[in-house]
Formats: sequence, structure tokens, C-alpha cells
Amino acid sequence: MQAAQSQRAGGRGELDMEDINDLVRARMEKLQLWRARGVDPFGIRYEVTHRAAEVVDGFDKLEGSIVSIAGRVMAKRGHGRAAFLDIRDLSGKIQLYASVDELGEELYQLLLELDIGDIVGVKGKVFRTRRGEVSINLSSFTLLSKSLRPLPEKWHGLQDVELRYRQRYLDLVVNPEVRELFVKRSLIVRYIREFLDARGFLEVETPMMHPIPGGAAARPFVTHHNTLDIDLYLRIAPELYLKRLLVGGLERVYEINRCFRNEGISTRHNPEFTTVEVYQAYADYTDMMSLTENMVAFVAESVLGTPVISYGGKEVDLTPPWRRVTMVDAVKEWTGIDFNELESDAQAREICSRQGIELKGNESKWKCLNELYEAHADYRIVQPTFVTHHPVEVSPLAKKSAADPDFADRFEIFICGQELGNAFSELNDPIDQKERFVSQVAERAAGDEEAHLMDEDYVRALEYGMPPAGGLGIGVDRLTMLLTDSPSIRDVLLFPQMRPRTD
RNA sequence: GAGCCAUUAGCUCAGGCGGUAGAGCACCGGACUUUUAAUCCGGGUGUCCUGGGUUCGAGUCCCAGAUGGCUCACCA
Repeated sequence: MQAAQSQRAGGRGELDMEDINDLVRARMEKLQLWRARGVDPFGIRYEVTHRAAEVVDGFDKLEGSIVSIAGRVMAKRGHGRAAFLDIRDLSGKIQLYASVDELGEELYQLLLELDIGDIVGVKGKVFRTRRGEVSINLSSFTLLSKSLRPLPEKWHGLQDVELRYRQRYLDLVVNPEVRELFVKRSLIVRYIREFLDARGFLEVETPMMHPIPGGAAARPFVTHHNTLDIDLYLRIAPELYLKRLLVGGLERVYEINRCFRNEGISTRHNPEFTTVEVYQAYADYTDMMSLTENMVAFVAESVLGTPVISYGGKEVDLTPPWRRVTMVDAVKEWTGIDFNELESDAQAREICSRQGIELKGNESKWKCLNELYEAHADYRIVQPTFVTHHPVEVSPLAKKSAADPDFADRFEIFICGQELGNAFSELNDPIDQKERFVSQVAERAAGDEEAHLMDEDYVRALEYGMPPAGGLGIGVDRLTMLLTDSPSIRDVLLFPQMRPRTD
């Protein structure tokens, strides 16, 4: 059986035997057929004059002229001495008309051997069929790549979510809306750059491998550098490096790149994800608010043509200004509890427990506030909202609010129940920063694996003097979810992290 | 990590009360020179996720496991 199969594969069939079925075998046999006719079934470059959509859209000018395009065969309709094929390239789909009259007996017979999925280069005259479809009347064609596996069904496409994620290339081939989504994602990133570049921000690249993982509360991935013989951590945030650049005088910087967090996977979390972080010297968190709302609205309008979007059936207006509410007020609004009036930590913990929040038992009043806030924010907030003034305790890199030192000049962005970003006035007091690190280290010692580590070099940088600044981080994947109405982060990642298949 | 659900042909899916597996597309053979989910005639191509168990008999019932989805927990 195995011998027979590999013979059919022309002695070169190194495909996994487990995977070979009759459909694949039939296509392997066709490989030989093409070779027998002197055609290399895996061809070389092909001179393309047009893309499919250019021919369709530009029919009035192109009618009667000869064009050559290349793409994948998506459908085949034989009619005896003539046949229709649909081929698709990046721009879209176009119909091919093939007839014995035009191609000649030999070429026409060869054309009938094409399978759906094959990649071909074609040449012919542009015309319109009786039914009105812009088509190319083939005068010649070239097989550019033989497809050995059958494509998923044309009508339903590839529905199996697992296969769509694991074999994204197939998803892209048969589900056009998926390709459109990733084009949108690319545009989103492009317009973020355009917006920031236009305002004098410099795009930079800082290390992805950190000796001390910092800038966020999260567990990192560990790796090892052999020559240096040190452990390195995939970055959980670029923040501390970008702020070193502020010290260095790069007053407006941003970075769009990957972060890595060794935590759970869910519809909102992938182990690697993309953020844009922005730092602006001589600004503060209020400047970051207007930067945020203007940037997100600009991106939405540029990509979708409107600042009013629909997510999960809810209509959301991204037009600035967005609502601003302090965390204390938000919690008061949702629960009726005014944390400013609470006397003791114990009282706050009691309230949290009554609200069904599990606590360790040593939480402070402000930590309780934060817990209560996090428990409600994701389902309460639909329209774009800046929730401001988080407790300093949970904001170890943010500046204390002048009005009330228990709180930080900070905000989080919520839209459609999803946390989209985080920003604050950057803490530039090295003495205060060092104290914050010290208490984070204490929390870590007490068992909080996500508490920050001491970063002496970062403190030293601050000691040279960092201008006051506003900093902002936005989840690009989350923003893409929002702007493409995607319920899962996996839908906006080309290759979401999956458990490797063992079979 | 916990709960619920799913897994049947290459793809999309049906399979009542346990009786040896079915459709559409794709594919193979035939007809057809402007079709377009082409049409017409003929052909079912299978580790029913895996491993145990119950039973005369398991796609179906029970147990364990794998993978995925959703919800929760953690986070952005």
C-alpha cells in the first residue's frame, strides 16, 4: 500500500502517508501528467499585467485588449468544448472563458486537467459574456503551482474554528472576509503611525529581551542567552525603556510591537500581543486623553469611514470627547458605595465580600476599590470612557495626583466592556519611584508573582532627570477587535497561539 | 485551573429507542461551446477524536483521556 502510494507520487512523494487520501492521490497522479507533457507543475515567475479587480473595474477601457493575470483557480465549470474558471488574486476574482476554438484541442484538454486550488498564470482578451460577466477569453495559460490538497467547500468555506486558526492560510484562501479583516488590521496600524508621525512622534524599537521584566504587572516568559549565560525575559511591556529615551531627550516616542505575558489564554488574551506605547515629554495624562480619543477616532474614520461603529450588536460613537469619570465615582455609580467615606480597610473588605468578591484578607481600602471596579467595569461600560484616578497602590509607575496623593493621575480606556488601554502622568521622581519599587518587591515577597521588580538602572536614569511626561499604552489587537466587530482576539491574530497537535 | 458544549467523508452537516453509516459541495467516469452554488446521467471515497467498559451487537449508553469553542478565574 505504502509502496504503491509513493510510486504514484512519482517516487518523490514524501507527503505524510497518514494524510494521503484518494483526493490527494488523484492530484499526485496529475503531477505526473503535467511532467509528462513537459510542464513543471511548480513553475517560476510569470509576467502579470493586471490584477483581477483592475480588469473588472476597468472593463470599459480594457475591453478587447489582451491582459495577463495570475491567481488561484477557485471554481471550474465545464461545458464540453468550452469551460469557465474563476481565479482569484489579491484584488479579487475574475472569470476565465476557455474554448477549443481559442486554445486549440491540445491546450484545451490540458486546461481541463486543472484542479480547483491550482495556481495559474493566464493570458487572453477581455470581454463580457452574454450574462454580463467581465471575463478573459483565454489564449494561453501556464500552471504555476499544482495544488495537491483539495480546498474546503466553496459555499460554506472553512467553518471549523480550530482548523481556521491552525491552518490560517486555508481560512484566507476560502473566506474572503478573513482577508478583508487582516487588511483592515494592517490599515489600523498604518493609521496609528500616520497619526503619531504627523504630531512629531519618533517610532523606536526597544529590546524585546529584558534582564529585568518591567513596566507592567505580569508573569514573563523566560529564556536564556548562552554566551552571556544569563536568563532573559521576553518583555511584558516596553515602558521602562521608552521612558529612558525621554531621559535621553527623545521627547516624543512611540513603539508598536509585541509584548509577551505568560498567562492564561482566552478570547481576550493571547500570550503575545501587540501594543502601541506613546510617551510625550512636558505633557500629562490629560494630554494623553485627548491624544487617545483623537487617535482612535481618526483610525476609525480612516479605516471604516465613520467614527460610529457597531460591536456585538451595540452601536458605539468614538467621536471625541469621551466620557471621563473617576474610579471612585464609577464605583459609587454602579454600587452606591462611596469609597471616600469608608473609614477602614476592614470595612472596605467587608463591603467587597458582600459584593461577592473573593479576597485574601489583607487588602487595603484602595485595593478593594480597584477590585470592585474591575468586577464591574467590563460589563458596565459600553460607550468610550476614561476611568481616571486609580489608587497609587496599584499604579507603581504613575505620578501621584496633586489633589489627592492616594490616587494617581492615570486613566484606563473602556469601550464595549473591554479595557483598551492605560495611561498616566509618568512618575519622574526617582526617590518616589524607588520607594514604589521597594513596596512592590515587598508585595512580591508576600506572594504576588506579578508585582514589579526593582530596576536600579531605571531609577538611576530618573536620577539624571526625566521631563514630566504623559504616557499611553493601547492594545492594538483589542482595538482591531473593536473596529472589526470581532468577538475573539484569535480572530484578529493571523496565527493565534494553539496547543500543538500531537497526532 | 473549573464548568458547559462540540468532535461522523477532503469541506459543510444529518444520523429517533443500541441493529454494521447518509446528504450537499469537492472528487472519479460520461454528456454538453457564454456558464456562474452551471445542468443532466452514473460512482460513496469513512480510524464515526482516542482508549477502556456494558451488550449477542456501540457513531449512539457508561468511564477515562485528547483537541477545540464558550463562560468563569487572571490579565491588556
